[in-house]
Amino acid sequence: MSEVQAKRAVGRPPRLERETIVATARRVLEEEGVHALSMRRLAKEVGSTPRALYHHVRDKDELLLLVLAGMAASAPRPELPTAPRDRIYVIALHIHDMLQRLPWVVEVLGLGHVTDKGALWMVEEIVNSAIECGLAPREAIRAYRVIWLYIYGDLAVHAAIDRRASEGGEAEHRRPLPDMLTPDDAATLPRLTALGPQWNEVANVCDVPNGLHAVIDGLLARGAGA
Amino acid sequence: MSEVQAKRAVGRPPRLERETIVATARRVLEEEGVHALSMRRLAKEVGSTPRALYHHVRDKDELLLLVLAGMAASAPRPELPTAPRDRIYVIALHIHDMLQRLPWVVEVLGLGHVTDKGALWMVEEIVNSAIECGLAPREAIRAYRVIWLYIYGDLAVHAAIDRRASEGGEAEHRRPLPDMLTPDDAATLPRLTALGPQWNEVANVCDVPNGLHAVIDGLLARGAGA
DNA sequence: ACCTGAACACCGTTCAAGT
DNA sequence: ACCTGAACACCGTTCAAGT
Repeated sequence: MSEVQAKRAVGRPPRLERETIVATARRVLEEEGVHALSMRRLAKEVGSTPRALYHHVRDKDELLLLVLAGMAASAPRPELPTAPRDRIYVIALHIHDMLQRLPWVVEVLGLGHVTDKGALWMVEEIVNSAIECGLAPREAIRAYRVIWLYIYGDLAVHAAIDRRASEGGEAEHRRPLPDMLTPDDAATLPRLTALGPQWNEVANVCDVPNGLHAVIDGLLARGAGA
Repeated sequence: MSEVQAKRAVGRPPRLERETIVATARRVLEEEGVHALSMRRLAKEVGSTPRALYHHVRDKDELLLLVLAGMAASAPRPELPTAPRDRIYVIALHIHDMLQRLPWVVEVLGLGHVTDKGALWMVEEIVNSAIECGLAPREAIRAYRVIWLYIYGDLAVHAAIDRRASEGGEAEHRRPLPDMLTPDDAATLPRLTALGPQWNEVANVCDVPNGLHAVIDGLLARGAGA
């Protein structure tokens, strides 16, 4: 019957913690994606009001940044081969596979924030390995960037496709390229018309392992050849 | 003084045309980007009400699709070299440079819609050239995809950075990777710490021409070697 | 210091009428 | 058939108070 219990039946008054906000935001992101996370929704989720959140984070951007911080640290590190060329491949594929399982992270990264600092060891490792393979430091940085952009491109495109698939019901658009070809196009686009069925077959299989091999070989060959 | 002029001082009554809506939407996109285009804003821009727009387009997605249609047709085609390997490079770079000047197109593509049909000749050309270089049709499709994902990754990352730069005022975050390294990190990330100044130098220059050369070489070598 | 309720200036989309 | 005004169910963020 004290003034504390007058507010709630049990325990201490529920002072909102920054950590609670961030953890709840992460949960919503994991369960429903970035589109489901709004400040108002989050306020309800933690049993508070929108305004109260702004007492603990500057704005929504800072909140997303806080959610991202330390994500990489919680992921398991892969075993690394000793050959530097293989090390690049294994790390690159690891980055891809890890992020593919966490589509919301890609969506947040897509907003243009920095990378989580805990992920930098992978950058360090790739750049180091590239130098070990004979690339100049400058070329090694460039090589890392090409690899990252390829990975990011794949994740972004797949995220967009998945988003669309889960949202749109019937939707005539979003067809996988060759389905939009009419017989008329046989004249101007003979190859794509002929390839038609094979296209989807190839496009629906994840080609990143193969792609990475090719990209890495190309990058190392150019550096070493010079 | 006729009943026509009673509504407006000049000309015929302004029945809203689908074409007007799409053209106005394109103008807003070009001038202010995808974030500025809302159905309400667009309604004001064409001097009508939000509801009226839904008489001419199913929803916002269909509108964006219509804006995209025929974009590629209006772009100039580059002169193509005769050597197939060079043709791949020239087309790939052309795609990149074209889209870099039209950031709103990338933002719309990022929503997961189909590619503009008028752009398919470039896909056809790349796939054909790859086959001419000795790749099996399957490999040629894969090669095209790797090239596209690299280009798209570069455009998406740069679009995100630019968006952030134009929005956020001072914003402590959005620093270009090595600035976030403290002296403490020298132990765990020696190479990145040492590379510090060089990183920005390399990252701020567009490396896509170099990157494409490496990627294409890697893709063709793998196909031809098998 | 931390919280609430109400508000400001927006969204995409749809209902019920108007002509 | 095509349009309007008002509404529904949302946004991020901030003002003016409350304790």
